[in-house]
Amino acid sequence: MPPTDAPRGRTGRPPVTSRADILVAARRLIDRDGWEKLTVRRLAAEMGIGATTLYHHVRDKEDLLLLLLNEYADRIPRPPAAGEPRERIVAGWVAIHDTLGAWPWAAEVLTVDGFLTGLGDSALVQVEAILAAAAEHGCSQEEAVDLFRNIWYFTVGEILVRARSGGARGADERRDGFLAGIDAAALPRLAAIGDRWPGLSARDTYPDAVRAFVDGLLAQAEGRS
Amino acid sequence: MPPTDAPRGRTGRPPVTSRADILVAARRLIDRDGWEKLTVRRLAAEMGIGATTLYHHVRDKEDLLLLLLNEYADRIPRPPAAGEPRERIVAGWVAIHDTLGAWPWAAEVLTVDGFLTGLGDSALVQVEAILAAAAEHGCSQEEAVDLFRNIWYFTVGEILVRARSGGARGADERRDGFLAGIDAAALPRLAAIGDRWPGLSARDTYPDAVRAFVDGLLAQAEGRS
DNA sequence: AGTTGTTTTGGAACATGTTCCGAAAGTAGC
DNA sequence: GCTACTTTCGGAACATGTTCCAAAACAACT
Repeated sequence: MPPTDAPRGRTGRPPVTSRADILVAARRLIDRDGWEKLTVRRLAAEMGIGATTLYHHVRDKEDLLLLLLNEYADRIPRPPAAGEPRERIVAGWVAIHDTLGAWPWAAEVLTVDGFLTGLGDSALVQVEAILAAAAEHGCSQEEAVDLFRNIWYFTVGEILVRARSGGARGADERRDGFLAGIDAAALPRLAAIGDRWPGLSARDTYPDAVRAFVDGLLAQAEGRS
Repeated sequence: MPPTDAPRGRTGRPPVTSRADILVAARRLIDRDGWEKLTVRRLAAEMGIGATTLYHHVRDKEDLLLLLLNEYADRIPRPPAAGEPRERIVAGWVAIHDTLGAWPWAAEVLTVDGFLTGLGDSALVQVEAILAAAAEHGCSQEEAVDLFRNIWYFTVGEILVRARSGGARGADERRDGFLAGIDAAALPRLAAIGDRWPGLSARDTYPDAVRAFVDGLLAQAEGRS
């Protein structure tokens, strides 16, 4: 792995590319051909270099996506420092959710090990804002971290599940008859819902849910003190 | 895809295996060598058949894992029908969470398209119990589905993120210095937490979090009516 | 027995991410 | 110019899930 900076009197074979070049090319490829086309070999071909050369500048593909995500993270609107803490928390999460949801490829890296430790400053600002708001509301450090973690889990799950819920082909491709095969005697509630389930599940209720979660967690924290 | 049942006067080349055989072999392979060793070729070799033959009995690997999951779902303790609805909801989710968390390979299929429609009856019983408890508490059908969906997202996210948080190697492999590189002036809360973050994140707070989420969602539903 | 039709099998092939390791392309010292 | 050292490059190779399609193995019918 070549050093990020460029020391003067260097020795050895000169690099043909850099991490920055790779990120630019990856971004261009995504914008032009779609993010599914971002493969290691295609990216290397786009740059006119060998595929394995990429691995001398980037740990692996997950790392590449994480670096891309950090660049995009600048687009998340800067969280306001004023206002009621509870509302700031909700607004911060909605902003994070909307931004992540807009990049389908983000779903690939949300669960990587040490995700938070791989974030850059512009992304950590969002974390900081939520932690600060929680503290301002009276949460202890521990409670603030728990609040962040739990809503992070929720957000990740929401994005991942929805990202894989195929839009065009419909959800009933795997096994048709979600309503047909149900035993109405043993499972009355599910049978009653029947084919309304896909429609109900397709609605976006994230903001309401986050508010409910925040309310519940803050109430729990208050009850403990 | 050969029919699941075995009609008598059949024609054509006789199958060398069946979906049931495959599931048995897969289970044996997982128990013996670990779930990471469950690959299509290895499973086929274990059964003494060609790798591609498997695809005539199972749609794909995700489908195979989903079928396995349905078999294991029988082990989730049957939810009690009595007791306070709120407590039944929490207990139901904790049971689901603990069961799924015990099978690392379950994480691979939690987000597949149409996950719920691929579940068998023994798994749907758990869903039914939660919906029934929510209704008993006064939720409308819509609110009950939302409650289930949202806590499902949370549960999926929790399991996925934790499943990939490498236990042995530690979380600081990707980029060490979670505390070192932080700008204490711009990110005071994060800097204050510093290296306490991994320890705080490692704690299992799922039951408390689910209770908080349930409380928040039920309160929101009551506020609407 | 031979032909026809039907169903299943499985080897070859493909695209993917990734690792290995020998070769290339520089600088430093002589 | 020559050698030694250092750093990067990139083709070959591997394991993975998956698709294609020609052949195999059976039943039914003549």
